Amino acid sequence: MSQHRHPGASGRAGVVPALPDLPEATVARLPEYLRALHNLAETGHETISSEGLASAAGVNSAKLRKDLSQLGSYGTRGVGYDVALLIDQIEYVLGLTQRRAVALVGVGNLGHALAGYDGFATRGFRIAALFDADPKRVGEEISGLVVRHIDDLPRVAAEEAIAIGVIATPAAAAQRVADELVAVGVTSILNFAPCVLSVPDGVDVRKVDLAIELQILSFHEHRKASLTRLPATGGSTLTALPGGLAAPDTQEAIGT
Amino acid sequence: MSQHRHPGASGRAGVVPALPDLPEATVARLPEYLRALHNLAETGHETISSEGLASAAGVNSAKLRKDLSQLGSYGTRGVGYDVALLIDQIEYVLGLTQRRAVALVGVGNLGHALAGYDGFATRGFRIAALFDADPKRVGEEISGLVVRHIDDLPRVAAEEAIAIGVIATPAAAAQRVADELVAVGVTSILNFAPCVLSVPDGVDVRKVDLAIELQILSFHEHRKASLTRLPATGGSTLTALPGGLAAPDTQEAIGT
DNA sequence: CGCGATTTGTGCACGTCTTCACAAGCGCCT
DNA sequence: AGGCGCTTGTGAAGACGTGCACAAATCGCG
Repeated sequence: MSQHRHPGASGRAGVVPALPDLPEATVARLPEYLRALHNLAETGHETISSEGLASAAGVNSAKLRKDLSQLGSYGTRGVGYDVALLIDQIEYVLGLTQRRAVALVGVGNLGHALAGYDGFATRGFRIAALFDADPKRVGEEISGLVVRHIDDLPRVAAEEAIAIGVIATPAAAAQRVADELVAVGVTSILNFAPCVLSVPDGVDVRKVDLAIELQILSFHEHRKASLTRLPATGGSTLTALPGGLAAPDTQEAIGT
Repeated sequence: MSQHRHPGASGRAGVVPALPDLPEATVARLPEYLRALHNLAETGHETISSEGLASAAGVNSAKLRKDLSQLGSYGTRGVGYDVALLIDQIEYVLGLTQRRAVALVGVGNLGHALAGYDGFATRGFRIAALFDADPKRVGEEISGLVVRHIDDLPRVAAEEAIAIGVIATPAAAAQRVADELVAVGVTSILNFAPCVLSVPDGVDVRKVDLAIELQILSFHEHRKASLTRLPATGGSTLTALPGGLAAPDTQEAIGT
C-alpha cells in the first residue's frame, strides 16, 4: 500500500505540526544527528553549519540538508542551524519528548548487559521491567530491577505503559515471547534473537544480529584478500605471496 | 562502505570462481539466508524452493532469487535449491570457510556479554583475545580467555591473525582503539560505541547502536499514535487509549 | 544602504534496489 | 516420447535514495 502524502495539508493550527511521513532512510539517520547535536551542545556550540554537523554525524552534507528539510527545518541561510532548536525538533519527531517504557525479556548473557546499559536511560528510554521464563532467574536483581516471570507480563503491562519490547532470549523462545508482547499491546519490538519473527500488521520489528554483522564484515575481508592476490590495474606493489588456491591469511597486508 | 570496485576482474576460469562483487543489499541478506538454510538442513530438508527459503528468511521470493542468481546460483528449475550445496556456496562467498579470529576490545557491561555469546563461535568466528585499558580488569578470565591490556595488542596481533576487531568501549575511547586496531593491520571493525569512527580507506566499519534502534522504533510508535488520533480516510472514529489493547483496523503497512 | 561572503534549501540527474511478469528449463506421469 | 505442472532466472519498469550544483536568503561590514 502506497502512502499518500498530503502536500498542502500541513497547515495544522498550533505550534506542533502534524508528523510528516519521512523516508525510512532519513528516520534511520535522525538519531545519529541527534547524538552529534548533543555532543555539540555540550561543547558550547549554539549554531552549526550543515557541513559541520554532517561531518560530526559521518554523512554527506547534502544528504543532511535534505534530511533536515524533510522535517520543515529551521536553518538560517548564511548562519546554520540552531543547535538547541534542532535538538528539540528531532526529539519531537522521534517521539522522545516522553520517556518510553521498555520491557526486556530474557536476562541471559546479553540480557544482563542490556539491563545494565546506561545508553538506554540517557537517550530517552526507561527499562520498566525484566522478564525471564527460567524460575531460577526470577527474583534476581539486576541494576535495581527484579526479574519477573514472563507470565507476569500482562499484569505489569497493565501497570506500566510498555511502549517497546526487547527480546534477548534464545531463538527457540523468541516467537512465543513476541506473541505474548503483541498480546499485551506492544507494537514495537527489538529482536536480538537470531530468527525471523512473524507479527501482525501494524507491529514494527527491528532485528539486531551480532553474528550477521560479523559475517558481512567477513565478506568484505574475503573480497579484499582476493583483490590483493590479483594484479591490480594501477600496478600497486602489494603483490603478496601467491599461495595458489589455498589462501593463506593475508596478515597485515595493508600498510598505509 | 567506501569501497571501489575493480572492473574487469570477472570471468576467471577455474574451480573456485573469482568473487563477484555483489550489491551491498544482497551481501547484507546472505547471512540471513544462511541461517535459514542451516535450520532447514537440521530439519531434514534436502532441497528448498525459493518461496520456502524466502519465507524462512523473511523476504520476498523474487528478491531471494535475484540475490542467489548474483552468485551464479545452482538452483534446479522445477525443483528448487540443493540445501547443502547452497550452504557451501554462501559460506564460501562470505569467507566463512576459514574461522576468522576476532579481537574484542572493552570488557565492560556489553563486552562481557559479547565475550560469552556463543553465536560467534557457532557461526564462523573465534574470539581470539580480549583487551581492556583498565588495569583492574586485566587478568580477569571470561569464558576461558584472559583479559589483556590494550598495549599488548601488537604482540597478540603478531601471534594470531586478527581479522576483525570489535569495539565495546565507551565512546570516548573508541577512536583511539580504532586507530590502534588499524595500526596492527585490522581492516574490519564492528563498533558498538555510540560515535563516528574515522578510518583510512580500505578499512570497513559497521556500527551497531542499541539506542538508535530504539529511537527508530520510537519514531514509528509516535507516528502510529498520531495516526490513530487523526480521523483516517473514511474513518471509523475509534479513539484508542494510549497504549491501548485494541488493534485499529486502518493501520498502514510499515516497511521493515 | 548596498554589497559580498556564506550557507541553506531544492530541482535534477544518476545510481541502486525492489517488484512484477514471464520465458526457459526441469522432472514426472501417462 | 511427449505433454504438463512447477520453479528458476531475468528483463523491464518503477520506487527509492544520493549527490551535484545553483538560486534564494541571511548576516556583517564598510
